[in-house]
Amino acid sequence: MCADTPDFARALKEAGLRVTQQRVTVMSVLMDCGDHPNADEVLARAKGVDDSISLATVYRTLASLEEAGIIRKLAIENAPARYESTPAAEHDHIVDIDTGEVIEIASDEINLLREKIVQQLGYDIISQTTLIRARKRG
Amino acid sequence: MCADTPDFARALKEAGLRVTQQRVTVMSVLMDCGDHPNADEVLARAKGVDDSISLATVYRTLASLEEAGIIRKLAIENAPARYESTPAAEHDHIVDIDTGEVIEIASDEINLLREKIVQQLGYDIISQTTLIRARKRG
DNA sequence: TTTCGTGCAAAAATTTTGCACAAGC
DNA sequence: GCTTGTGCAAAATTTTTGCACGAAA
Repeated sequence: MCADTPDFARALKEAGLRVTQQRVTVMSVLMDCGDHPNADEVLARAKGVDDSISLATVYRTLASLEEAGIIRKLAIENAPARYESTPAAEHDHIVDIDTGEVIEIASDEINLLREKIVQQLGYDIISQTTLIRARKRG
Repeated sequence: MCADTPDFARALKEAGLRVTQQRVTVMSVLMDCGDHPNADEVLARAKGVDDSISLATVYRTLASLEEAGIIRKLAIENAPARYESTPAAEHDHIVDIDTGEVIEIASDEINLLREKIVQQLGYDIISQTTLIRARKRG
């Protein structure tokens, strides 16, 4: 599911970004196929790899990677933004309102439907995010 | 499209909230069927009705009304949260990335589809929001 | 009259930025 | 060597909170 030999340096170069240790570190944290960390959590994990990295750099790196389309930012109600590596297949997110856990769900059909509607309105989709706040049954 | 004789006091009582001038003012601003103002904008409009209202009260009122399900909060990337009166029919939002304008689109089919998927995962939907960042074509 | 809401100002939380230095190309 | 990125600390932005007073029930 994860790329087994991820070449972060190459991805950065292709995006026209300078290859720095900090950017590679942040990428490795986010590409590590797990959850959807916020900036603080990215910093904490990055510090595990490179203790000298700063929060300012994390924010700047997240912004650059987002702009390059390498990662995605999820705006969440009443909580700091979370980040994920840009998924190959589009998906939506369930936020468990009790645990805060974020679960991904596939949404191919949904997105096709939506794309059609948006196109009809004369818009081109740049990005889209669905957040479903939900509670586990029973 | 808008309720023609909105009884904000009644809605507040039914939600178990005390009826204050400030809450009625904020409700009237948000029920006024227009766009999706952020807290600052709500304050500015509310001041048109009652100049003494404060930003702190606006935030507290927005939080109460949201908790009561009367209004909804939209978390937006790289921008302050926006608010809307809870819609009768669920809809998604397009954010025009050039103008910041927010456009509503119907999403009944989409939501049915999504609800089915979420149910299958053992969750009940509390609320859902879709934000589509898009750019006007041509 | 008792409880709850409000305004103000101060604080918290998250994110951004100026500047001097370090690192990439 | 020139350009860009980084760390630090300070600032900007958005949102929350303590407290004394005022309004609602």
